[in-house]
Amino acid sequence: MNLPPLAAIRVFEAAARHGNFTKAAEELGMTQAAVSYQIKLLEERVGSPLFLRLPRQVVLTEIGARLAPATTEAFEILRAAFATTRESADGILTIATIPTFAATWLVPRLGSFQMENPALAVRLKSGREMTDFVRQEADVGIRSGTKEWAGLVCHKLFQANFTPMLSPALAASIGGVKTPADLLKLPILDPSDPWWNIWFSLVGIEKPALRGDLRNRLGDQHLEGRAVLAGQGVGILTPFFFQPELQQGQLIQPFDIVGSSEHAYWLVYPEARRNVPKIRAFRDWMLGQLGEATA
Amino acid sequence: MNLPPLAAIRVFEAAARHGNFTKAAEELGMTQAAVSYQIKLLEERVGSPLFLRLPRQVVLTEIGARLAPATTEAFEILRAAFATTRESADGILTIATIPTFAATWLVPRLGSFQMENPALAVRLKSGREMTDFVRQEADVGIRSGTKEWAGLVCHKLFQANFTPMLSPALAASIGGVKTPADLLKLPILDPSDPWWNIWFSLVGIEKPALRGDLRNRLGDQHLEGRAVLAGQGVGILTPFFFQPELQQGQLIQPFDIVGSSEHAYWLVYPEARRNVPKIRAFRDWMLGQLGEATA
DNA sequence: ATGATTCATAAGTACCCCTTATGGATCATA
DNA sequence: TATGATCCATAAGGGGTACTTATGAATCAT
Repeated sequence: MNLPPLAAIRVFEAAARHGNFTKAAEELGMTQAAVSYQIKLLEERVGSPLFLRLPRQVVLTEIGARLAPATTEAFEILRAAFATTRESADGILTIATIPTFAATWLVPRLGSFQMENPALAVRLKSGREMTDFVRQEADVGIRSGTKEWAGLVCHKLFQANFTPMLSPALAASIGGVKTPADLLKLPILDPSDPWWNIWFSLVGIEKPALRGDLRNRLGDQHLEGRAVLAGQGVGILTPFFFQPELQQGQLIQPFDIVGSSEHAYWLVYPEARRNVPKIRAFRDWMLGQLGEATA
Repeated sequence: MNLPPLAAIRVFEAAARHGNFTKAAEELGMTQAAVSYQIKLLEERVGSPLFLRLPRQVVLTEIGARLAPATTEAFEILRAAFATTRESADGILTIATIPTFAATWLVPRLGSFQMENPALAVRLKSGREMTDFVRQEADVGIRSGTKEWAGLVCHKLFQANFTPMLSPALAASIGGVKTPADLLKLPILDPSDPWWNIWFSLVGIEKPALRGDLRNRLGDQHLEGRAVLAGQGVGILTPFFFQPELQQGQLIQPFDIVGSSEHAYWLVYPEARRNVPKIRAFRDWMLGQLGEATA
């Protein structure tokens, strides 16, 4: 069963509702001639007249009258579906983010975003894989990398610096950390991390003898940070992620020297959607937050 | 609230149902590229992706999944509506006919048509006004006129002949009708009918002195025929309409001479619908009936 | 490694659909 | 009765959408 042309059905629906071709044309934003044309088309397809042409008015035929309510109902369903879709699509912001960033920076600040955008619901998808906007449902992504990506708008959030950190208790256990070499007395969380060699090289120590279990690979800087906070060892972390803990003294950054990786963290989203309101709102909020923090 | 392009919605519905652009394209009779194009169009209109493009398959996104059932439902409604419409339109034959023809010829024979076309229901609309297929709901019309009409297929049914008729009792009341002049002794139903002058002229009598009340204008040959049958007077009638009564002797046609009007009775229907099955069926049956009657 | 399958994209074209313009018919008003 | 307003039908013509074709990329199977 093939439906008649949908454009014709739509015109018929409006014309039946108004009982007037001219008014239907106005509603649909087209000319009266176009309505007349489409109705005629539909009548030929259906095989019988749908309207009786009375002087200065049109009236549904029996068949037209039977058809009209069904078409109206169908279009109501479509209108409702697409209306709520638009709302829900506009009302839910899905952020695909690196777990560390989510836990240390984003989640604590989401309250502020919600305050500014009470109509927006936020959904987080944190995962290690790089956000692929074609294969995953996400509005914006937070990822790390060395350069920008084609097809995406990329806002550089911060550089992935790193420096050793430890808990005050652990530092006290050896009478405080005065020189980089002091760190070698303490257990190192994840000694396999290449950042260690880079950092020690910066302070003049090549091939440091790191104490610690090579199997300690928590795999995620956020988890490593929790271990450091618990005093389980020294970690090499990105200061940006642990600003509150550093300020409150729960964590110590013994040296100002930071290593600089070529990686940076980025906020990204498809170029085609750069003007979607919820995406603009999130971008503006996020860049604002970073601006305040650095200012 | 403006709906996205309906063509795109239709494609989306099929694609969602199949979960496969290629299959949807087959169902819709178009190429896979066209499906891809329409889905992309719809996604841009909606403002968010509707499918996730996974390797060798597509999967509905959350928004797509919410949209899909509604679209399917809407199209089901439309499909059902137009399917039953087609059936019902095909199943009811509406005949707009002159009352006389309906009463004297058509109705007595409709049983035969029903036997041949058990699936067709017949609806009669008898009225004096000429059938206007634009302003009235009718599939075929029976009308009288002098020539064919533009835009309509016209089958000439018979010429509107006329000749005096009366009941046997009335004829006996004056010892039988032997010559046309005998008729002048009897009351004439509707002496104002112009057919009288024409007929008497044919038999050599100019300006006949007709007895009868000028106000007797029944207006319809069928009603006049009933009055003649009741013996109320002489009528000038079309033999075609009263064949059964003539054969059974309820009515007498005293003279073979018939007047011939330029009017004829026609079966007509819009040219554009000449091949609609129910119309073909009726035309074939009707012409067949007339052929038998004259043969 | 090769072919099959699936979707995306670019280019080009056909034709549908709409607009413009006009006419016919009816109704209202002077 | 004439004149204007309203409403729909129709013809002509152009623009643009929505196809098709062709090709590419990615994945999966053999």
